[in-house]
Amino acid sequence: MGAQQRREKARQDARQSILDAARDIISHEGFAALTMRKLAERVGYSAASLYMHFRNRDQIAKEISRSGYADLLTTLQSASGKDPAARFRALCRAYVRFGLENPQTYALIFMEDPAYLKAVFAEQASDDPATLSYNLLADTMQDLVSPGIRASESPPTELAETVWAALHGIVSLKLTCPAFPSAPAEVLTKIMTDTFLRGLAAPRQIAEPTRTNRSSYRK
Amino acid sequence: MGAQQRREKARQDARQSILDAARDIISHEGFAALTMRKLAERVGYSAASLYMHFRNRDQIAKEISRSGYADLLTTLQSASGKDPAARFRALCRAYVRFGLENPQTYALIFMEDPAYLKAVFAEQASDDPATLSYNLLADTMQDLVSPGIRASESPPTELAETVWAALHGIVSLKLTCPAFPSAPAEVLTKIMTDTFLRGLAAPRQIAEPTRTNRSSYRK
DNA sequence: GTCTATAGGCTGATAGAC
DNA sequence: GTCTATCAGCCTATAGAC
Repeated sequence: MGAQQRREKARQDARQSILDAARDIISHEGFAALTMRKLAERVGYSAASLYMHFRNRDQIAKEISRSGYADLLTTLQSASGKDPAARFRALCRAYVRFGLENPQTYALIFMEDPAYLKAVFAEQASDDPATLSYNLLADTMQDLVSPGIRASESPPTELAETVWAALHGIVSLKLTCPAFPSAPAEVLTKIMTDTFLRGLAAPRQIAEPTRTNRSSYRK
Repeated sequence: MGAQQRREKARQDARQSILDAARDIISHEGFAALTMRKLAERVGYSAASLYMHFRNRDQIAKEISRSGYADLLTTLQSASGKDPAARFRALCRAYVRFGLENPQTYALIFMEDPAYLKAVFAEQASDDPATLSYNLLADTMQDLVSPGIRASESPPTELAETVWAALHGIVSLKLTCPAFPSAPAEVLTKIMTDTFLRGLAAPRQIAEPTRTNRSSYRK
């Protein structure tokens, strides 16, 4: 390893340790508690030195957002089921559990400045964790309504967005006000998924199940 | 009117003008923009004088929260329908519209410090606007499942909380990130209510529709 | 690259003159 | 009751020494 590479590695290590400390602060005390002073103290640098590694606080927040989204994707990918309905339930459960178990990360991604969410979505064309997470749900909705098992007059993309919004409502309401929905999040989630699944049941069977391109509803 | 009453009225007027200015700032620039200095400048006082009328900034925020909740109640009360299903749809539409038309007020009540929501709920026993708003929805859910038209294994209170959470998800997601759910809020709301209503349809008719006490699920 | 020191801003809240 | 002046604290970000 040449001197240049060694220097580059040291740089990356410093960067990583700053990000780790930032993630730690955010996940324990929330995004508002992430100040350059506190971050510097935690990582053993002076506040000024952080600016050698990141342009500003916002850039740090965006990197944390990105990794938070990657974590969400990992969680969602681990949710499986043998049929579309079971997959749907598993996905919803996994989403809500992720939000409740990583409240500060969830809040940073979905309840702070929309720029943090946008930064993740807009970056790449289609293989960023945000789009992949969404597609996981959208594909499941597509599977749910296409094989003639269930049907809806709404396109699967809109169904997916509606479900996402409902799940977000359960998580975010619980996070900002643990007292109000007195029922546990798991109960709300189960009612939501059960009722939704039954609501998607076709009044009449679909004659010819049409199969459209997958993962392409959202560009 | 005696001198004492005149003094009291002047005091109330000052209080009111401060609250009006605070509401104005919050609804145009958000809660974070409500600083004592800005508020004082807007209302024509010095910052120090505000503390003669309110203990601190938090007390002002709580009063604004309370009036915001009263506004929400008024909006929800204006939503009517000839049958429970129509009332349910109207309520959901009204809720979402209120959130989108009063974004900063909505954010203050439901997306800031839970203390602001709690302050409204906890104050009185049962005739505060928060409880009344909730009961409006809970009663409708009760009507929806009790007359044998629709049924669910879940108690109406839990159904109401689930619906509230889903509506909150639509509003809050739209407020923090207008871009993500690409479908308009109205579309998401319609899908939500339609699917939910169909999901509540009883697989089999209820033999004896039982009528329980109303507005008493939430104490 | 990392430091100290500091500029320059903001905040809520209070003491004391009038 | 209302003011001015100010305390005490926080913040991001930068200049310049080492």
